[in-house]
Amino acid sequence: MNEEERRELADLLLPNITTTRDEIEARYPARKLKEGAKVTRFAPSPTGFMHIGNLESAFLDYIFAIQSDGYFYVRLEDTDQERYVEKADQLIQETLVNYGIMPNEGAFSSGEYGPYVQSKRQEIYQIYIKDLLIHGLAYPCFMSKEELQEIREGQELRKEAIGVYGHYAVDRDLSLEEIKKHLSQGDSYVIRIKSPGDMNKQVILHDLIKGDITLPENIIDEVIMKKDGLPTYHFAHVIDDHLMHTTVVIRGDEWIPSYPKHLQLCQILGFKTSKYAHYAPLTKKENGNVRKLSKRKDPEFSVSYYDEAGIPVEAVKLFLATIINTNFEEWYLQNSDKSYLDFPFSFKKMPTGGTLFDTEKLNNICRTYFSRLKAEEIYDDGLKFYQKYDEEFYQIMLANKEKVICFLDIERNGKRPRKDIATYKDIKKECSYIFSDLFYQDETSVREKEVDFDLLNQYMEVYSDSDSQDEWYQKIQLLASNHSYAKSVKEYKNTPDVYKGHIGDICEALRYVVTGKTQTPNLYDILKILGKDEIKKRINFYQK
RNA sequence: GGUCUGUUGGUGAAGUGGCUUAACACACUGCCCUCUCAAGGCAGCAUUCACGGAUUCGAAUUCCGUACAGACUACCA
Repeated sequence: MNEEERRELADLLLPNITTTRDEIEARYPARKLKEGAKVTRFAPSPTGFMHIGNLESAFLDYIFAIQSDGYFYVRLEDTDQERYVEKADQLIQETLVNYGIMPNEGAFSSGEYGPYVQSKRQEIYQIYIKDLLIHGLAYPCFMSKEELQEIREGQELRKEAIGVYGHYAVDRDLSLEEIKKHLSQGDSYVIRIKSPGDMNKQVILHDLIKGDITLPENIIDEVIMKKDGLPTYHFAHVIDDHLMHTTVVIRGDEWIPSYPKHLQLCQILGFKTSKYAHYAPLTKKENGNVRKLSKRKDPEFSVSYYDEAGIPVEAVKLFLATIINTNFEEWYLQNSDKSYLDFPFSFKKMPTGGTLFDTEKLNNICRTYFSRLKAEEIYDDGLKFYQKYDEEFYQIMLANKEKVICFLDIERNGKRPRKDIATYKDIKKECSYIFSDLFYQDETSVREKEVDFDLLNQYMEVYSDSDSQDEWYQKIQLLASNHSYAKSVKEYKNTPDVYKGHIGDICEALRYVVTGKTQTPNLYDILKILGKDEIKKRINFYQK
């Protein structure tokens, strides 16, 4: 085809496109950036739900943009209309807001580089496609699914590279007449790029996380526009990241193999390429095998899981931070008063293999997180959780604010804050026994142990709610010696035969009779919260 | 099948040629302490970095091969 024919073809295929490439380029001028500032983007597909990998990705984009004084924007990649799920974009937005990962611009706010939704950028993509058509760098391909399938099977059989390239690209040099004939028959078509690639050549990806990776040059005439007129991911992201002046593309490492395609598209289009940072997927160990976290098998894959499980967003972020840079954990231990944003995150410190998603670690981070909060803060946040997920307990908390805070405050302020709370759910679990209604209903409490009731009843005769902690302890000590229990564990250990048990045994008995649990914070404080009458009632209740 | 990536203790991992007798955290075990449990403190927990070879005075760190695992190989992203 000569130039005139190519123009005719371009007008035939895209008659409505009249804007030129130069005009569109002028609409997206370069950003004014400080030295070293990064422009990143979170580019999810609205296909239903946010998973933890999405969140990690957004978190990375956010961190690196904010720490370099750059820009972080959100772009919705919705070019696959079949997978589009109603309201998925809303969910993405809510999650970002919930986690405080706020973009500077994008689909949920505004910005000068929009629209930030790919389906609304169809004209832009087609402007570039028309330009490629005019320059003979792309062509319409009329091959049917069956034909493509046949080619692939042949290639598999002969162990050749799979795809449309070389002599398999039969429509590459169709004449204008032949194309017109197809069109007049109403044949559907896609637009493919004319790959100038050489199978024997290699390209190097200078990955910010993984270092240099050598890959074979792309030889495939990749589809850039689908039959519905929308671009493929490969084409759309290259155009968008160019026009939106993205400096670093942060994405999952499943994209590494297609990097040569992206590089080639950039070269054909004459774009300067962004830098790339490919991070390793989150994995899970199962039966000794490592695998990617999956939607169907792993509830913790979905971000909503953390909300429902009562895991605070801050704890999830701290967890992600330790996954992103493992030296973060050590730093945070020494700088717990600082924000995670004060930590110098780096691409080079990111794990290159798969990262195991360790829920035990998360649990530990949660405990530490809660141990650093004030009782009032836990109360307020917990209240919000129960309002959403447990109306009954929400009402109880609301009606007993002081009591709950008083309970949460036990052993909280000091060098060794307690670590019994890992999730908002644990608030109920740990403090239900301070409420009579919940205590007597609770079927999980320990009520099988043998208890010396004489001793407990005698203790109640001397117990007073106004005792100081020392007085309280002295009374128990006295009780212990009167009943041949050792006054201290040490004493008991020295001569165990002399005693029935030691003071700890008495405390323990008292603990589970009164709370139904074997582990609680400071017993003295709990007894005080309950009050003498209630303690007596519970001892009687247990006795029966 | 092809291309690329990875493989360090019970777990997550640090580590890119000598300061590593392999950091740190979690888990586990023991001891101590405190009014019990928990928490906390202390100690223990890989003579060794998948395996085999090579380079080097010296390798977990570089190279080659083997094994295993993962990702990709769509008109999905």
